[in-house]
Amino acid sequence: MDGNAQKVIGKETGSARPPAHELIYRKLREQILFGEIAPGQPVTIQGLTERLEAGMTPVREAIRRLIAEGALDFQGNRRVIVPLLTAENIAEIIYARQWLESDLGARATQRATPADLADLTRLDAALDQAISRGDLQAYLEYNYRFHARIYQMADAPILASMAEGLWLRFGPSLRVVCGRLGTQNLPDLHKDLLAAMRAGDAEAAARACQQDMLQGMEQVRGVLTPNAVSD
Amino acid sequence: MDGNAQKVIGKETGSARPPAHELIYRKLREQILFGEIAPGQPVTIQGLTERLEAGMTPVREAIRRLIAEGALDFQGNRRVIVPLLTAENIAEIIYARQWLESDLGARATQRATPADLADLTRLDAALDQAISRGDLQAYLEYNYRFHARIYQMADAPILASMAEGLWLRFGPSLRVVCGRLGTQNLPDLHKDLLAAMRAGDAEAAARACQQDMLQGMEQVRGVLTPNAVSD
DNA sequence: CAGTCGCAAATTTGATCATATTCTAGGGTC
DNA sequence: GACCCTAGAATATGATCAAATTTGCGACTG
Repeated sequence: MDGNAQKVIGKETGSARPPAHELIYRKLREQILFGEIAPGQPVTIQGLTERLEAGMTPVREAIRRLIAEGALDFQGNRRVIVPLLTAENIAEIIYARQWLESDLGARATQRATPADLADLTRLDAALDQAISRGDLQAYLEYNYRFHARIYQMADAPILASMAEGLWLRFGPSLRVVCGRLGTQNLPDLHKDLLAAMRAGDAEAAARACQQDMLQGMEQVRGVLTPNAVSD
Repeated sequence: MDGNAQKVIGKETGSARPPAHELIYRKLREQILFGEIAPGQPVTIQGLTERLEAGMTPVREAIRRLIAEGALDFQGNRRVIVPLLTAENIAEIIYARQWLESDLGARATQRATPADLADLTRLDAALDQAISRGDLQAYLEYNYRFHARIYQMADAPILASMAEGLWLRFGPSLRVVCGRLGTQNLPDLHKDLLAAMRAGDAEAAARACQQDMLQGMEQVRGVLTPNAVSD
């Protein structure tokens, strides 16, 4: 297991070659996560093969994987769409994220290295810039990467995968919400969170994570809840 | 666009024939869940194609799906195994199941119909019989089906999928633990849970779910934790 | 006479298989 | 002990089959 003193590399064409289905998965995942594919929109295999210029098998595997993660929904007879969130779904996600985010935030704080904090600070600065220039796409991306970095720091693979799975579920709707509300009144409790992390206060970090999550999810709930549906 | 009011089904010959990859998935999932495939054991595609007498593509899709759910582990270089739980993994699962099981148990209690309670009572009786006759395989199966039925009653698809995903992670190890400890001193708090459900006491049901889960997971932790490792 | 409903053909899409290619691993040789 | 060679397994492609949705045509009804 540890005998990687020297690895024989005959050809240095590229020592790290991710498989095709992995690349397709990542690309499709990002397109779902950042709202390039809208909720309710059907996802077809043959459409993806032409769109991503890939073979059929890797596309199938990527779709199957995303269905298992909840990012796509298998509509009974062979039809696959990006799921639409109901009010009940949102309540479930909020409940789950309350526990997940607070624990992951606390664990990340306890394990944070200076390099971790520097990364988070950099991501948060990029996020602020995206907000100030009204770049929705960049905002969504940096916001996700900020939180994903925290999950990575927490060193809890199972909890992290659960949290990332939830992101895949509400990501598309988040795009819809932000597209409707604009980027002006986006809550940014990341400053509090970063301060708590720098101070090593795990409890305060957990509270900040929870509050940040709650504010975001309440906005989603407000827009998607059928109180005043127009179309 | 929205004219899908009723769906005309001409023939009910097979009502709904599940695709092959779905069948393979279910079969492989059960084999993992009930410990027919031990943790650490490699899972090969070609081995599955012969073992389950299926094509290569459906097997690939089923494996990919189970990897996404955490039931299988992709070992970097094309190797797939049933994952071994570490002590940290177990701690994460316990934390997640504490709030998942209690909430699902409470929701199930609030929504329980007489038919639901009859099903649970029947499953619990079958479970008792399996214990008394020392049938490990049947115990694992009925225990899972008992809890899965509760998840179904809770009417919370996202939380339920998270809970089922955790079952896939500790299922194989549960088999190992029970195989080593026997079925004598298995905790059975299902009676308390059923009583609380019949009384409509959601809070008591939540506590019972949590306690039942904790006792089971502590046994897993006790056996798998490397305090006194023999082999 | 026009509009609508229903049946059926056609197209689109998903599922499966056989096969070629590539990469990893293990054993043999220098 | 290190390097190469072979074998086996996984990855990826394209073709083919089956199913479902859509659409177009015709008949019936108001």
